[in-house]
Amino acid sequence: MSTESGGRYDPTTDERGFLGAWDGLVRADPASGKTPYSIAIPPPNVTGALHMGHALNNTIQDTLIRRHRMAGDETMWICGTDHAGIATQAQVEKALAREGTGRQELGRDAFLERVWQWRAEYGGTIIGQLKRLGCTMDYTRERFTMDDGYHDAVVKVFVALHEKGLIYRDHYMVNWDPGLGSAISDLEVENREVTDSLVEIAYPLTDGSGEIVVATVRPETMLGDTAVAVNPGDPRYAGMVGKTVRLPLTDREIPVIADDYVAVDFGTGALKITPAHDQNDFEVARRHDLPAISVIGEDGLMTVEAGPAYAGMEPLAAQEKVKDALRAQGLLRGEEPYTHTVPFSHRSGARVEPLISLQWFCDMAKLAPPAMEVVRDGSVTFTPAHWGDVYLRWMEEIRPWCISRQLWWGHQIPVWYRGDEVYVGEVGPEGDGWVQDPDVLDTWFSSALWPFATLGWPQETPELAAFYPTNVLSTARDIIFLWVARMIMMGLEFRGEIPFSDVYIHSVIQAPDGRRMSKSLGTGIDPLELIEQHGADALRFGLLLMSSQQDVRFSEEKIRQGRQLVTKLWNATRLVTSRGGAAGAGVPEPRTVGDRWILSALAAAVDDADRALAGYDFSRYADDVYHLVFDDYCDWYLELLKAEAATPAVAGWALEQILALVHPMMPFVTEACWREMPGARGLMAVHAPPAAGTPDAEADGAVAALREAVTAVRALRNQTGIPPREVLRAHVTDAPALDPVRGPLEAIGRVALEDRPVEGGQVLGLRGGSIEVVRGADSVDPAAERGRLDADLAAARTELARAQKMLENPKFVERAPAHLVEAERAKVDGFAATIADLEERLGRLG
RNA sequence: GGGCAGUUAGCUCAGCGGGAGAGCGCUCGCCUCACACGCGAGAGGUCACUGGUUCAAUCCCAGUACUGCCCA
Repeated sequence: MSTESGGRYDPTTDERGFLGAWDGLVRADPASGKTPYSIAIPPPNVTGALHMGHALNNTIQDTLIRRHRMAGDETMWICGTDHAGIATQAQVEKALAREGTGRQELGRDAFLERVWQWRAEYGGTIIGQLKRLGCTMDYTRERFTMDDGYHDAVVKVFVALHEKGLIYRDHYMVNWDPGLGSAISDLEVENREVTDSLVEIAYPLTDGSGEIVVATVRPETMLGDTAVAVNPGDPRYAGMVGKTVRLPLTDREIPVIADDYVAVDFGTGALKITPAHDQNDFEVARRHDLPAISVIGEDGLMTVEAGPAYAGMEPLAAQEKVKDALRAQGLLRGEEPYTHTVPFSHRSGARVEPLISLQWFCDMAKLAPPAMEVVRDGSVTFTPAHWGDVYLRWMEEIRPWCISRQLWWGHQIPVWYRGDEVYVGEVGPEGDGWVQDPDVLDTWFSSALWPFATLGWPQETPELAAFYPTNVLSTARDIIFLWVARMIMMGLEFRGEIPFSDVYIHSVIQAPDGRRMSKSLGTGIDPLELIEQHGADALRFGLLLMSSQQDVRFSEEKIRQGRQLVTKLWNATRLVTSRGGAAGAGVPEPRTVGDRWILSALAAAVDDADRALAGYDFSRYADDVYHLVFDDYCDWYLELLKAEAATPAVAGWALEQILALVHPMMPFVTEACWREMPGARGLMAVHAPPAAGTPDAEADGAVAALREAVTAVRALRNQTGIPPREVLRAHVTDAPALDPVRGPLEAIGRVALEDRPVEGGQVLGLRGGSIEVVRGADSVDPAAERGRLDADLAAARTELARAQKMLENPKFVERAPAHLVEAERAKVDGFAATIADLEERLGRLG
């Protein structure tokens, strides 16, 4: 198939033609005996659509996979999707609501049936989008975290950890999401600043000796208070510790206790303790063996424990009623606005209600130590490195993980109850009357097993043997705790091996204005639209170029830059092939100094790009490629080719290497160009990586001198208004570096070189020697010429003074490395000569 | 409150001990036989501020001021 004709390559139509071309390459063969290279994709939510983060992350992974595939490794890019319990259940519930029904009306089995239907219909969307991006993942082994085999892994892990005592069920303070009707983990909570009112309430001492005033933002929870706490060192309350107070609005007496947790300078220095509804109070209560009274239930409403006057009310309404009642009794002492941070659910957006609930927990503190050790000893390395420190700091203070969720979509907890009997097992118990725990596991519990469960574990499959541990995990920093840490812990616990040796944390791409890119804020930019406009190659290039060690703002200019590179490669290919350049010929013999130079430049660029890729420095790789193609190959080497100062065989060979270098990043256009080259066989996707070529300092020097001389002549044309194509008479003085490139200098600089100085010429200084050009005897404007020479003279004098000043400093001469001192001395000589020459010319101008 | 990043050309970002870089934008000139999604030449920075270390600091150290993120 022949692509677009003319100078324009149209990626938006042409790329689609390649989508099937790579299908035969993606399936990994565990028995090939080749060096394995494997990556497990961070599984996108099955409900998801491709966003910019996916586009960047998967471009990175595809770039690595393609590069290793070209190098002959057996590449395995494990792909699939995550069942995303909360998000998926919410999507289906939304659909049901539109139909005027709901999950409770349907019942659990019918509801799950609907979810599976939904998944069958929409679940393949994002994988298709990744394919459009050019990703060569192993689609033949696509996994889903709710697959039967995956389920086996999840229940096996649950049961094994339960047997070791690392998973247990307990009444404990959890983050209750009233919007979701489920517990959520600490990591799914987002703290936000909120202005509430801080009220002061007086609690009368039972013995009538006075009162204690406490401050609170949640007055309605006072109905569940079981103590008042003060700091043991607080003289104001020293005599009250050990007494009791009468809890207003109730008939209970509660003790006054002393605890270091209480801050003397906050509020009144006295704290009401509500163990059932505050994490800190919960811990104080445990230290002092206090009871907990739940006055807010899992339905988000006040409970019967709150008393008949409040039971069933919304907490906010109860709050007003409590305040009114206290005011009536003269016990409400103050109320003022108060700004503090309050937990909200990351998922539903509801304000989290801390309450005591019976949930399943995983004891992470026992799993953490080996997972910390592998990072400390370098078995697992983070890039950028500081994320390793972030990981370790979090792991040091790791807390129990609440793994049960009150949802229906997910892996149902493999525990059954019959009366007081409890059965935990991979399959249900024999006998009648058993009821399975209705809750499901946190989605991240199953995600934590991804690197080995996708490879068939708990079966000992050939895939598992060949491709575990994986080589690198590429992801964003926001799931280091949620996912990366847990994978390392689970990998070590169940495979006895790390799940991956490298963790690459890529940039977060923000909206162009610096805000978070999000659909709800309206700041999202759809990568698929960019693919429609500019092509997938351009998007991939732009994303890699803008990626960084830190967060970056999205800039469409970088995508356009990618598009320009696509066009450039296409046109370079047209030129080279039209001049007889071909593929597959092996390293050609360089015939000209230009040939030698491009091989040398290619060697340097390939070496640099290779090192950048090995160090996950993708923007450096993209930048290297861009400058090699534009600045070296197209601007200079192809001009040399057109000037017949380079040979088509070398041009073809160099282009082939460039295509191989660029292919991992821009797979479509490189295949298209490759197909245009005579002699090309097979796909660029399985071409060998670029051969390095040979460094050649002499050729580098000659072309550098050529570029300097041509640029000087062009600048003179611009300054003096000489048309670009007018051929000028010229003479070179004392510039032996230009000897091998006299022909190209004439062709590209549009000058005619003469053996003797040209009459009335304008002299352009070069690093070595000078070039003198003349347009015609009458064309030199003495005033303009004097201005130009004056400017050059001033610049040279500044530089001379700088170097002289350094050399006059004895400490510099003594302590700086000798070669630097020598370099400064050489500069002094050079600038002095330049100045003398310029002065002499100015003198002759009169 | 604790911690971690960042502050370099109009914009987005590289560089990180020895004469300030890229892309875009801007100015000027070119439809030069691959490419106007192009080619050529330019303008434009007390490298946030204050101290310190050093022969030498945009770069290292300390502090200040903003900005962002994470954890409480």
